[in-house]
Amino acid sequence: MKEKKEDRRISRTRRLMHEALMALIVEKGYEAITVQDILDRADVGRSTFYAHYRDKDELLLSSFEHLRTLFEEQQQAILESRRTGKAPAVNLILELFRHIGEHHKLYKAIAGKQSGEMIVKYLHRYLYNLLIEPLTALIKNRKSFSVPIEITTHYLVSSLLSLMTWWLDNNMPYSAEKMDEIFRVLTTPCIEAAFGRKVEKKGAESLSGEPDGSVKAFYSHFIDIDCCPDK
Amino acid sequence: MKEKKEDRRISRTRRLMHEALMALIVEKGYEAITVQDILDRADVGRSTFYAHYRDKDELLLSSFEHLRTLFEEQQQAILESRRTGKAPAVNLILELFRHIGEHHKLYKAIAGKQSGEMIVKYLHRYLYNLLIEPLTALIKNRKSFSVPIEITTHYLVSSLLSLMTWWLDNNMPYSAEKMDEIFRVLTTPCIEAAFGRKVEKKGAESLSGEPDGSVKAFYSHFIDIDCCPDK
DNA sequence: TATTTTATCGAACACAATGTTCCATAACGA
DNA sequence: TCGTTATGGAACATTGTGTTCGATAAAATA
Repeated sequence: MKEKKEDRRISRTRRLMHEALMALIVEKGYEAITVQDILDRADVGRSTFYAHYRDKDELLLSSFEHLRTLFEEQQQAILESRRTGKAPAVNLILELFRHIGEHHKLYKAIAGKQSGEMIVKYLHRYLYNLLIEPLTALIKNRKSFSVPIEITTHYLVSSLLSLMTWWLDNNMPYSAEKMDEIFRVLTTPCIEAAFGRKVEKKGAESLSGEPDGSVKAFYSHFIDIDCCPDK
Repeated sequence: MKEKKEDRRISRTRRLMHEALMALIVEKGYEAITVQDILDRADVGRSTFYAHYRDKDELLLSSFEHLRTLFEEQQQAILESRRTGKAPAVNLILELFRHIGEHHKLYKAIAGKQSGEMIVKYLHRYLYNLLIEPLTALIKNRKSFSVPIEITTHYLVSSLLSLMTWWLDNNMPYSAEKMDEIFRVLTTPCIEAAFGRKVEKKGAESLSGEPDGSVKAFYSHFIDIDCCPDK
């Protein structure tokens, strides 16, 4: 399972090209960038670029996957420390907002208005696969669901992404915690509406009274989701 | 205010180019189309194309705006007949799904790829401006709102668009009426959650009991929205 | 109908960007 | 040190874009 040592030149070239791409996206937007721009900025030869990536898109995708790996490793570490120590429960959505906030310059370049739809679609698939399983498990405790599970999941992911892009495009006027709360407020009652009520009745407090009760109950389903179960 | 008579040749050329673009989008997708393709299909000269449109995008946008005009005229007619006659209330969301369903071939081609991104952004702005006013009016009857109005509107529009693209991408497995209902089920409780409760209490039935009661009450705010108030 | 106006055609053109090929060279790992 | 290989750089074919211009055909107008 050990990674082979990579030739210094390869990692150096890749790093230079990634850095060049990110800087250029911030400067002039992804669409306006030409391969030549990247070559000039990174100071690498034309043939070298095509030896590594088929085109501009593949370079961007590769940059993004690096971020994803970073996030997954962080989450794995947190989950690990939760199992052994006494760390608090992991809130995947909050961690996502935090992660994006930490790398907001890159994400703004990657997922904001300036970049293509490509990455957002990638993220959509990623989050969809992340949520479809726990959500499917969730409906098993429900009496009835009026909206098909695929639509609800698609809907939830789109909602999350729309909040994320809004957050980035508007220069993050709220904290990650606040955005997490907003997401919770906006989506939790939808899950309730889409999936029906719980089979086991826990009392009236989850159906009426302060909304916090039911909100928390529903939101707890987003807690401790393993973001990379295949590892 | 009368429109000047347009040279027959102009309208003919434009019509040919629009038809060619639409046919080509259905065939091979917008991204893959070159200006030359359009010229060949429409059988017009290269210089003629650039005499009318700056580029491919402008032609697509012009085509799309034709669809929008069609929709708005339909809606105006319906609203008119509602004022004079005894037509039922107008449901904007439902009408939107119907309109898209009617032109699903075009919308599906348009909403899938990167070109779709341009149109989807256009649609987003359009719907945002359509909804921001009635939603702002709505919160005036509310005691408190925990989520800023801009976020909620952005969220709602994204939700609607995500349902629309899902519908198209999955070959419209449900009727427009069903999609309208799904949208209602998914979003109505969110508005409630985001905007807080009504100032005037209408009784307990809006807070507990069958969800249909409050859902209907909230959803009624989407009824009879004039989609083109500037006319 | 005769005249004027103008939209179109078609070819040629400059230009920008892509992606490939080849080979000498420099940097790398062992 | 030595074999390996990533890189540099230039040349090249290719594709698509957007412009120009004069001849022509088709429209509007008188």
